[in-house]
Amino acid sequence: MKNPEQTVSMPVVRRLPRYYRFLSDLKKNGIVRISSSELAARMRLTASQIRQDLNCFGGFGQQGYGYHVDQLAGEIERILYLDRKLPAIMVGVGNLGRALLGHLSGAKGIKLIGLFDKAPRPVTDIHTGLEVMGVGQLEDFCLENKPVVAILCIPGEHAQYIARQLAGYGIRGFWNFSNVDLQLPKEISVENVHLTDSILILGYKVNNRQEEMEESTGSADGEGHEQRPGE
Amino acid sequence: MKNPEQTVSMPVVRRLPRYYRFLSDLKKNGIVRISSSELAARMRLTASQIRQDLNCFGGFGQQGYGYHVDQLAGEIERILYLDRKLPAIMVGVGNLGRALLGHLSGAKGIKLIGLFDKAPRPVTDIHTGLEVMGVGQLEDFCLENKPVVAILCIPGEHAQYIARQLAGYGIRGFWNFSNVDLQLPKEISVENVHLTDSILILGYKVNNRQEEMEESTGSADGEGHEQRPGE
DNA sequence: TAGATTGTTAATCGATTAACAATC
DNA sequence: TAGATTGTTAATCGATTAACAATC
Repeated sequence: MKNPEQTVSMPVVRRLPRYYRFLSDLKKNGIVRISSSELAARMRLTASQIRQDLNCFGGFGQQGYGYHVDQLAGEIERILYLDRKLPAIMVGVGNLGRALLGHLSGAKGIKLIGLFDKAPRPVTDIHTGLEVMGVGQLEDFCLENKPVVAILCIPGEHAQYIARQLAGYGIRGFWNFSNVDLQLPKEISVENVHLTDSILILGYKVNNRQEEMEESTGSADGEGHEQRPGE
Repeated sequence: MKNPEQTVSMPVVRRLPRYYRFLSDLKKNGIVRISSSELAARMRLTASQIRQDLNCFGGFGQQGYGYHVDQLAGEIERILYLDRKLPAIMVGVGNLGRALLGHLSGAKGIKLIGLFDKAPRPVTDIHTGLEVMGVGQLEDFCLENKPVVAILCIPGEHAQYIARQLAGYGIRGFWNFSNVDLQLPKEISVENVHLTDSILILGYKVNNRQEEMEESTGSADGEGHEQRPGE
């Protein structure tokens, strides 16, 4: 690690999982060595950016050679702390929550240790083997089992209240699927998955691009012209 | 609209749904008027940024007064094209896909018109009233019904292939839940929801903050010290 | 050694913030 | 009118890209 003092910027951190995915893929394909420019071409980034990003954490390459795929993947695993598993609880086990359970069972870096819902059910989750407890049991459970991460799959109306509560019980990170922005002390981390925002952004991009194209093609052609993008 | 020519930057576009959420909330609370600085305080942004962002699309405020909440919300609705509904299909109706159906039934800007899965089921979706077709029917369906957006809830291994295919059938935007980066012609829009990346980022933030705190507090205190953030 | 490619510094670009004249 | 707050230009900040000396 190069500069253990200086904090790494969020844009860089957000690219790490993507690097990790691409490297894992290369590894799977038996590729042993890769240069920053080769990786850049595959990831549609610049070689400069890749070298800059990696050098926030250390000099993992070798001049004249490039990077060992396997070694670099290992370094990123370490940077992302994938050797540990953060104990996590899920609050809100509705359709979305249950869908996430499948994804989480194989996920690195995290381990589900408790499920909670307003309406507790004795139903044992097929993936985790956990049963769904009532939110009333949150405090006792947290104090005893010390989960660090909470996955919030509850409606926006309750999210802020529950989050505050959980922060008080020692939760330090929220994976927030509710459609609100949680207001929490700054030492608490939040990663939002704002599905509604996301689809609105896509809609904007699609509609907007359409408009642009109509402008540039002279627009006044009257009828719905198909476009079949090549490649 | 101020500068219909100049394209708006993505950071600005990505903030629009959030503005829309906050304004809808203010409206719901009966607040009629708001200044950029008041809104900035609520959203934890700078007043400058808000004024800059809005002015990409037009001068919606009034000097000495601020912004009409209701009117501004309406403008953003229009900017996001929420008066239209893009016809959309879902490909992959597993746990995650089904969970999204609930979210989409009330969503603005989009309307589901078809569901597809490798294993078609005659099961009619409770929200949409649509039944699940086989992927084999995609081409015919698209050519006939001209969906514009595809929601991809399929495993990464198939996503690239299906996406190319769909692009050929006229799909212009992808809401991509598969854990791969789709390579598509640049005129096609993609909005990724990379859940695995997202949880890794959260894990990094939590672990990293923990490390920082241990450094600053002198670290060598031995035992798991509780932290209960106030406020 | 010569060739390739990194690590790193410097230059550029773009986004955010500050400042203030315009104006309601 | 005086006060408030915008729209907009200028300054700052940060992130990306380019360049190149170091080095494998």
